[in-house]
Amino acid sequence: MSDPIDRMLDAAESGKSIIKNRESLHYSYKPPIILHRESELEQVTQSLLPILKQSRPSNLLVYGKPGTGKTLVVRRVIDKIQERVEKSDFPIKLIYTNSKEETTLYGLLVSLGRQLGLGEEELPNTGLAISEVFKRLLTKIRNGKLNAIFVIDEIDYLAQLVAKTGKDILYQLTRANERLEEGGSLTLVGISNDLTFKEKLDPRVISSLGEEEVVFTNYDVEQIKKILQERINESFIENSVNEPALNLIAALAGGEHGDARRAIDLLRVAGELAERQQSDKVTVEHVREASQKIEENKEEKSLKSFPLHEKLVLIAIMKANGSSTGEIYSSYKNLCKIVGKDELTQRRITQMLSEIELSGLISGRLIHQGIHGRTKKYKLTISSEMIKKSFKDELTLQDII
DNA sequence: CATCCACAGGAATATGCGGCCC
DNA sequence: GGGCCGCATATTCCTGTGGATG
Repeated sequence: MSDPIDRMLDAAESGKSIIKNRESLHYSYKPPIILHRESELEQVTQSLLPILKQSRPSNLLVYGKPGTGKTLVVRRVIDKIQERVEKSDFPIKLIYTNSKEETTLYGLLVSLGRQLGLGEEELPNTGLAISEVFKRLLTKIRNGKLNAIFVIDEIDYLAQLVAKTGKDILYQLTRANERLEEGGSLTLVGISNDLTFKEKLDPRVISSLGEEEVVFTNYDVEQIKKILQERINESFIENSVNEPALNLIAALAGGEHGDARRAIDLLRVAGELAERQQSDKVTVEHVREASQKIEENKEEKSLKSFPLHEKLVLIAIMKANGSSTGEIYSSYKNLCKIVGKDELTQRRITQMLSEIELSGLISGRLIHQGIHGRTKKYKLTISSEMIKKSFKDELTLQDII
């Protein structure tokens, strides 16, 4: 019986591993593996085709849940067009931004401007009014007679930002062509996760942005299996993922939302686990373990992101497991005293408890105890070890867990 | 069968904070 | 850089609830 560490080191040295291409186990692997979206690829290409003939394509709106390949498809079409364009001398500019990567509307417009080729002296990083930035973008397009396509990913997020400020930038973007008579054009491609997001928009924006729509439906289990199979061929040495394991991944990821990204994450984690255990096959057990691990990571992440008082409440629930609001509250007050923080009112704590319940980390049950009144009893749906593990790095909480 | 417990949870209001506009 | 607005958090005050209990 050899030392497991030796075995691992031996394996690492010999370079033997069931995973042959680690890169391809990430969802947004390049070059992208086509995710069974032929008809959507075609639709997107069709919509953008006019630009190759120097005329303006329709604005385009792309919908779909996360992990349905929206972004991958759009990027692929854009890359292809870009290739064609580079061989010719059409003044076409394809620009991609993700709303979530920019915190403000200003930042987003500046990022668009940079990609258009506006330098810092023409477009400073701060100090301009939004309308001024916008004007400069248009001027650039007009002067260069550019045909620009702006791809805005997570456009629903941008729409939220815009709604807050009351600016109608989206409207202006969609109607920019009317201000560009003399030269150039601007086409908008919006990508949205939220299928209901359109309803929140100004109807004028909808009519111009939604000139064409492509809807990405969720993958079903069979499709996910095919996608996984392709990735497996690419990334594992032959016959190292057995059939039941593959089925289980597809069932786990497909059963929920048809999210290919999750399926591939699951495959990767299961593969890594199998590799670590020196197994020459990914089995159902590895998949189970991987699924659990991903679940736990999510729990830990969400636990860590709670504000201090929510954390205190969670610890209070842990200390008085399965107990009523009143008991949790006095336990919480004790904790506050120990860590030297002002306690919040019971009303706020009841509110917090129902907020935490929504996140699924605890579950509550209303019970009537006759003369002993009405209360709600809460208990953890996760293990108390999980809480301890997640909070142990926090200085204020160290004494009480 | 009225009473009354121990809270749930709604409404109005206060406080604090970050972004934006001059 | 001060004033303002919108939003999230927190407090105060309140009404409602269902069944054990006397």
